[in-house]
Amino acid sequence: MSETAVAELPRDFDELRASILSQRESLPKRIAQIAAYALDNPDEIAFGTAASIAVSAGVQPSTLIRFAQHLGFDGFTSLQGVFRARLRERNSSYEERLNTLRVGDGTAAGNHRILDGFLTASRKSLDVMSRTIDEATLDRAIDVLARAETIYILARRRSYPVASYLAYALGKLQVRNQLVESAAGLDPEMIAFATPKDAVLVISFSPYAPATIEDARGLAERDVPLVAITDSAFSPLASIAKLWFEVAEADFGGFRTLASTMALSMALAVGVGEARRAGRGRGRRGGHA
Amino acid sequence: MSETAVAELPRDFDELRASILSQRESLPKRIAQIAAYALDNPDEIAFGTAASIAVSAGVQPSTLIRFAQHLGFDGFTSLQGVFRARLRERNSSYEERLNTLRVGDGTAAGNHRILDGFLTASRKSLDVMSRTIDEATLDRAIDVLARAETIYILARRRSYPVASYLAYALGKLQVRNQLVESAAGLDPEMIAFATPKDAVLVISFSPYAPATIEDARGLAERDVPLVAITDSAFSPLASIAKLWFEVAEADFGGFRTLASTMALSMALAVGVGEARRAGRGRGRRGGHA
DNA sequence: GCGGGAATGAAATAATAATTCCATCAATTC
DNA sequence: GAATTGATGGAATTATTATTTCATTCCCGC
Repeated sequence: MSETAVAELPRDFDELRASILSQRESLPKRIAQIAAYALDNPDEIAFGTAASIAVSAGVQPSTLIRFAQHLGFDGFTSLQGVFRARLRERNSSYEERLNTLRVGDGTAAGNHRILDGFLTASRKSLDVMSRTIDEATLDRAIDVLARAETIYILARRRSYPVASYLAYALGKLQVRNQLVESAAGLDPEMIAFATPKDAVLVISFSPYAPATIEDARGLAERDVPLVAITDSAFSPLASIAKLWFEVAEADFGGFRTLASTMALSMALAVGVGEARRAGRGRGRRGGHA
Repeated sequence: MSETAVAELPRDFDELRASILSQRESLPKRIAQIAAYALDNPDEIAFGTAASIAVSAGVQPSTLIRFAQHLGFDGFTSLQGVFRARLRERNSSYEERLNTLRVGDGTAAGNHRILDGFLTASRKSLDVMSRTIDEATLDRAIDVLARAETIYILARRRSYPVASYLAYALGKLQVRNQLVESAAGLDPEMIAFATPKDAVLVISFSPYAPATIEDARGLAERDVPLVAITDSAFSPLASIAKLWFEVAEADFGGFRTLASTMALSMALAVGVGEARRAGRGRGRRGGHA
């Protein structure tokens, strides 16, 4: 009957912290020591081994296990799980939600669930972009595009809506641009005019439209600077482009959102607009650096 | 003398990614497979065990070790270290950024501020839609569209990207649809074919494109059911349409997002797809209720 | 079609890490 | 001030996990 165990075991990091803080007074010395260490160095707990943590916290490995058991876990490993979950949680809260929202089954509340699914997927995409966007790439991409005489926009199929919005936005901002879209036909002539003084903004996601890749390759060979938005480092665009963004869109019911791609595109457009305005003021427009 | 080792071992995640990408072509099949998996699921690599990762990547544990050695590490463990370091790094820099955002909000560097602005505006739009969407309208709209023989999609300028995505999605779902877009030209003939057995999905925001409104009005007069997505009760579409959604998109720097309009459109598309599938099973397709 | 060499899968083995056990120590109560 | 209870340190044990090895397959050049 030595089990004083505090009954409810913390399921996530916040509960765990609360649990520790509430018992703080009554904890034995060494346990309190490791408790303080854990709250101060959560990453250490998440990644370390019982032995390594014990050393840097100045206790014995067995104390770690006692600590875990005091909190209601059955061992160090499950305690560590909570610290690890905390690090990945930033994505996974959405995952859960999306899993409960499956498309196919119910007919009744079904439609609302579908909308919820897309809203959740969109939010997730936006969050991922907030976290992962590389500021330096963004700056350089805007710089490249701002120097271009004409921006060629290359996108087909699923990415095409983004391209058409880009064309609209750039037009509004009075940035010369050319949307290359038609499945067949005039594209070759269109892009034939592009020179190294122009730039291409190409958007393509797996499965990459072959025509887009071909066009992009052709342009790259003629030294037209390429800025790409794509979905993986293994995209053919990643190896061709001067600069590329990796965008991970969440999907729902087999359709990926375009939320973060859209946001990025708009930021590029407005960024270019601003750079142009600033540049023109200083008489730098069209310069070749 | 089996050590082909590629000399320099990557010290951080970026170097590692670069290294993988540069060798991408020459990697053996299974190694390439785990390489792609690693770049797509870095968190898995950081937390998992060799065995668990092997299972979810569909390879043998030994392949993981070979992969690590190909990259110059002496084993899986040290490779994993790089993935873990990245996670700590990213986590701390993410928190840092959140802090600086809260503290000096207007001050964030220019281009990044623009992107943040669009991301925030998009999130806001999604939140508003979550709260305000009327479920009954959604159900009825999907019902109307699902009964249509052909769905005509009407949108221009700023709304056009949404329309083009709808056309794409409906096409994928094998729902017959007709995108009406051209600024000049063939539209009159296109929509001349529409009958009350069809339906129109029209999207327009202030300032409403005159051509869209005219087309919509003409179709309504001929009793073609109209579903509209627009931005206010004062929109000319609100009085014409059989059903309409009010969508309030947040804006940044003079550009409105399309995030919630997109989400709604995708929900409509998928909802129609689902209804069709269910309806066809029960032989209800094309009925007129 | 036939070696030769790399790549792969599966299982054995080695290493590492978590957990348990026990002797000792400290504190509290009678 | 002895006895009891709980806490602690350290080492033994057990479990898990990485790594190695070896047999087999696949691919490429002849």
